[in-house]
This record gives sequence, C-alpha cells and structure tokens, in this order.
Amino acid sequence: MSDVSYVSAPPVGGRAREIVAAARELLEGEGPEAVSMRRIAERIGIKAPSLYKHFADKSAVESALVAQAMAELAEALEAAEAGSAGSAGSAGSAESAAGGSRLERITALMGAYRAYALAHPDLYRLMSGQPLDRAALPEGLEERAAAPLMRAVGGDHDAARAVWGFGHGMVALELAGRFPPGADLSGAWARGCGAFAG
Amino acid sequence: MSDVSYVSAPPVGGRAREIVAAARELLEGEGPEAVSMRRIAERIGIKAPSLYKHFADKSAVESALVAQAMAELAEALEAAEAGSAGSAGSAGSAESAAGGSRLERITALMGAYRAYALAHPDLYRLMSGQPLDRAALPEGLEERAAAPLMRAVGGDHDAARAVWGFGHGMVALELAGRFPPGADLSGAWARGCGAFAG
DNA sequence: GCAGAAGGCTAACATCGTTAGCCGCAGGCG
DNA sequence: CGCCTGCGGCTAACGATGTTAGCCTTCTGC
Repeated sequence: MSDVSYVSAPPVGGRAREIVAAARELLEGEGPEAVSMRRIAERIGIKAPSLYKHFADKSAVESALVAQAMAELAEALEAAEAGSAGSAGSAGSAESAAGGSRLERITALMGAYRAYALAHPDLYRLMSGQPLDRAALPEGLEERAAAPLMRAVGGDHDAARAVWGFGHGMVALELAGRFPPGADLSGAWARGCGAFAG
Repeated sequence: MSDVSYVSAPPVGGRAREIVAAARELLEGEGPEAVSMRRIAERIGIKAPSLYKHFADKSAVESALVAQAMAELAEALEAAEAGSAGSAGSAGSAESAAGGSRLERITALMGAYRAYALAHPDLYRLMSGQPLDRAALPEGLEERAAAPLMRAVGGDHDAARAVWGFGHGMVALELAGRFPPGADLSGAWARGCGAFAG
C-alpha cells in the first residue's frame, strides 16, 4: 500500500515531507504560479508522475501546506496571547482571569495575525482564500487556531467572528494592494481593535 | 489600428462588449475555471486567437469585468445610502446632514455590500482578490465606490478603512465557506456595525 | 482602383495536471 | 535459496491552457 492512504492525515513520511517542503519553497520564493507538479518534482530530483505515489493530487499537497501554515499561525497567536496576558496592564480594572485589558489582548492578537500574513503572503492567501478541506486537517487544529481570539472576547461567538472578519479583511486588502499605495494602516487597525474592545 | 489600444480605457466597441459579456456569463454560470479564452471565443462564435484583436490578454478581459462589477457595487451602495438617509430616523439627534443615524447608515451599506457579494460570488472574488489594475478602470470609479462609506463615517479615513476591512473580511470568509456550516452570521454583522457606529 | 487597416483564421509552442503502464529493487517467506 | 509482492521510481501520452506568428478576406478612404 502506498503513502496515498494516509495523505488525508498528516503526511509524516520522508518523501511526503520533502514534497511539501519543496512546494512551500516554490510558493514563498516564486509565488503561486511556480507551484507546479513538475517544478516540485524537479526540486527533489524526481519526475512529476512519481508525486502521485505520495499525494492523491495537487490539492492534497496544498492541503498539507495549509495545515502547516495553520499550525504556525496558531502558535503565533498563542505566543501573542501569552505576551499580552501579563503586560503593562492598567491596574485594578475587572479584566478576565488571564490579565491584560480586552483592548490589549485583541490588539496583540491582531498584531500577530497581521505579522504572520505579511511575513508569508502567498501562504496566507492559500490558507484563507479557498474552502478549507477539513478532512485533511489534524484533529482540533482549526479550534486551536481560533481559541486565543475566542478567549480574548470572552467566549462570544459573534464578537469573535466579527474581529476575525475585520482582521482577515484588513490583511486581505493589504496583501491585494487595495489600499492606496503607501497608506498608513496603523490608524485603521487601532480604530478596529478599539471598536471591538469597547 | 486595432481595438487593443483602447482596451485600457472602457471597452465600448460591440465585439469587446460581447467578449466581456461572454466572460461574465461563463464566470457566473460555471465558475472561474470555465473562463478560458477558448470558451469565451466559442460562446460568441469566433476562435480564441481572434480575441487578441480586441484585448491584449486574458487579464485585460478580467479587468473589464472588474470595472463592470465595481460600477454595479457602487450603484448598490449609493442606493443603500439613499435608502438609509430618510428612513425611520430617531428624531432630534444631531446626525450629519444626510439624516439617518450613523449605525443605520453603516448597517445599510454593509447590508448592500454583503448582498452584492453573495449575489455575485465569483465576480466579487475576481474584483477583490487581486491587485487592482487602476489604469484599466474608468476615472473616478474607485472613489465613487468608496464615497458612500466615506460619508457614513464622516470622512474619517481610518474608520472607513476599518469598516471596509470588516465588511470585506466577513464576506470573503463567508464566500470561502470558512465559518461553521450553517452558522448564523447576522449577529456577527450586527456586532461589527455596532462597534464601528459607537 | 488601390492601399491599408480591421478582424477573422490555422498551426503551433510551451506548460499545466493527470493517467497508463512498465520496471528495478527490497523484504518476507516458503 | 528462490520466489513474490509491492513500493517507488520511470517514460509516453492526453487534453487543456494562454499566447504568438503568419496568412487571408473584407471594407473603407483617398
């Protein structure tokens, strides 16, 4: 039986790892058009059809990339959450148990979210631009990535979705170059974070 | 001289119009993968290479589509603005000259924005997912589309960008199927509009 | 009446994802 | 020891993509 069976689960095999690593290098180095089965194969010294011994098709490779990116983003958000918990918090106000004002926590999360997206623009677009293949994702990853924001808004689903929408929209528009060139966006980010913290 | 020169400006020629109409039908009827030069040509009874007598390349056709969609979206937003100006406004409060509370106006605009995107998902994705070819856009179209929101927030650039980011993000996530299936998003929209109106 | 442009056409190229089918080699087992 | 199975490579090929080169017809203006 070939690797293909466990492609839907996280691919840990050596060759499968090499393949997603090559795909990522191409994506981040030369953009999405460079990610072709032939280029991936060439990069690891095999021919394109052999890739199908490890992944069912190109979209399965992309799904593995998405899973990788989501795990990294989750880590970044968790780090930001930890950093904002005990920061220079205004003393005395009745914050939630984790410490740090709601504004500080949301601002920290949005900052980390934006930073990750700007550091990996093509990966972020791949991750967020298409319907998520949830079957190809490690169990619980999606919830793990969402959890820090969920905690920051006190478990309010509507608020979490609104903040996520805001953050994703700002990042997507920025990555697509839709804001006026050279525009200073920090004001808009601050306005958004402030609005949702109130 | 061929049509190609005025492709960067709005294509009004009969054949050019037919081409973008065919492209739109394919896009909205069968999705983005169906929009190929051969399929477009077939639909109007010519062969693919002849398209290049009217448009420089495929991206020029897409730019024309984007311009069309932006004009429609601008109209929809203007209509929503007019509708919210004289609605059941709470009497007496010191609103801006146009009438209607800030919350009502933002809610109306976001509602129209979302409605357009949901009615034309592939067109919306095409319009918002890639860097805008501003040279291919009719003069002032971009500003016209942005103006209603700009007025609703009293000319505050940061607020306008934040609200736009929110609206675009919510719509993009919804179109990509990223929210839990069957989730009721009206609460999140209300939360966002409320946050930015306060 | 003729020149030139407008707007068709066919043939072709490189590239894409993907499939079919073949082969060498390693490991388990009789 | 020898066989057999299957993993993981390979070549050849198919259909589709965007795009170019080059040709030909038709219409218009002088």
